[in-house]
Amino acid sequence: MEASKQKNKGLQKIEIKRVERKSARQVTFSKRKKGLFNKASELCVLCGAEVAIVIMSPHKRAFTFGHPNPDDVLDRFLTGVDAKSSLAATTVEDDEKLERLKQEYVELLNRLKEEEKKRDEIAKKRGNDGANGVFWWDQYSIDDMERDELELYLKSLEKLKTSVKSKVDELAAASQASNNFVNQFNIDNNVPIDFGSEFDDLCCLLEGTNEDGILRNLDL
Amino acid sequence: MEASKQKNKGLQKIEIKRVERKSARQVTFSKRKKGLFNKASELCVLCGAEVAIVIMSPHKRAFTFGHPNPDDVLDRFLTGVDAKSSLAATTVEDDEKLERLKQEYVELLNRLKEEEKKRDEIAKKRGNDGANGVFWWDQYSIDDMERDELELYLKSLEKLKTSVKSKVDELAAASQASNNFVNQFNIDNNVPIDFGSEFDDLCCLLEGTNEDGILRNLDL
DNA sequence: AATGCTATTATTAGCCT
DNA sequence: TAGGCTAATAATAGCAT
Repeated sequence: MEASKQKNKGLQKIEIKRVERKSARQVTFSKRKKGLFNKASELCVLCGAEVAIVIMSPHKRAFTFGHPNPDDVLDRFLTGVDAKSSLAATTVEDDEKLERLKQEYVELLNRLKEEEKKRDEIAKKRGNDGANGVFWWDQYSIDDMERDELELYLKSLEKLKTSVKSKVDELAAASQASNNFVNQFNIDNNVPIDFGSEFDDLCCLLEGTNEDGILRNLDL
Repeated sequence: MEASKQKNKGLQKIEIKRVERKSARQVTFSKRKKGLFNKASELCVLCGAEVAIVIMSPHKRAFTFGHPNPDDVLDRFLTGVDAKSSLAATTVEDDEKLERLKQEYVELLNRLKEEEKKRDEIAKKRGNDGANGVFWWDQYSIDDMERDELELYLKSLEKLKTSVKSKVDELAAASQASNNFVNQFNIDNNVPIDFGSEFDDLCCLLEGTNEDGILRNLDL
């Protein structure tokens, strides 16, 4: 008769910020790494894409994923850089980087606009509801936020605002001193993939290899 | 009286095999690439890891993700040297600026996500109010302080918007590059590679560095 | 450190705009 | 081409092993 037999808590919502508990962080890293690799493999299969991933754990341990294999792709990546890297390419890349950042800002701006707009709409309706003695934030507070939480929320937003502003300023400054980003590469593989359907063991984790790289000599 | 008014089919279970319909494949690629990058980003933030991803799309476009940036991570991995401790230190500062900016993006995006979600909830519940018996207004006991706070919040949002907008405009004016943005580049080579159905070795986990890069010279 | 257990959250396939 | 939408699948946080 244990109605309290509830064993698990289920997935808890978490903030995307550093996991402080060391043990928990390690578990999270392990699980999510696996999840990431699995997603990557699915992307490869579904779309015929090539993907290379390198993960440096906080403890300087490197994990890689690659389709067809990480080394091939990455080797070519660097080789391609050496072979094709030119002043023009580098410059373009820098511009693209900035363009991308700019675009992201634009997107955020748009989202903020939408957000505000919808907020206003709700706030406006609030007036109507007021006739019935109803205020939209009542529900908000009661169901989603305690008063304290709301205050914290507001402070957080304020802080964010300040933070973002300073960062934007930095960006403006950085835009003048373009960095060297070597993102050009050359790959001559087009993989007509035909995978099996079993993916559980898609990723093989070869821990701390030793003598050589033979372990990874898949010979595909 | 359409009981068959089921608008969406929802997520359908799919086999992990090449998507044949070209248009669908493109959509899948785009969406999943976004999802993959997002997962990578979360892994970085949650665990303090460094991640580099290179994706070659079916249309010969390359996309990269990197934290702090793709090149640093890849280079360090391939050379087995901690770039930060060597001469690269000179440019690290600039990179860190962009890096922190990225972090701010992540935070801002998270904030906006929450914001939208909560707003949606409010809107949804408001919709229900008129409909049926959710008498949430029965226990509203909110004072005017919250109202003020909310107004403050709206003003903060306004300021943030303004701040961001002006900087975006500056950037737009500064970098009038007419290139396609986003980190993409062209590649046009093809090499047929055939995979077996066994995926155990698709992913390789390498122990971080040692004497040299031999580990990764698979020479496939 | 990695795996099994689940309640929940997160992601996303197929359509539509 | 890119973004919503929504239902249903996939991923996973916190524990226990």
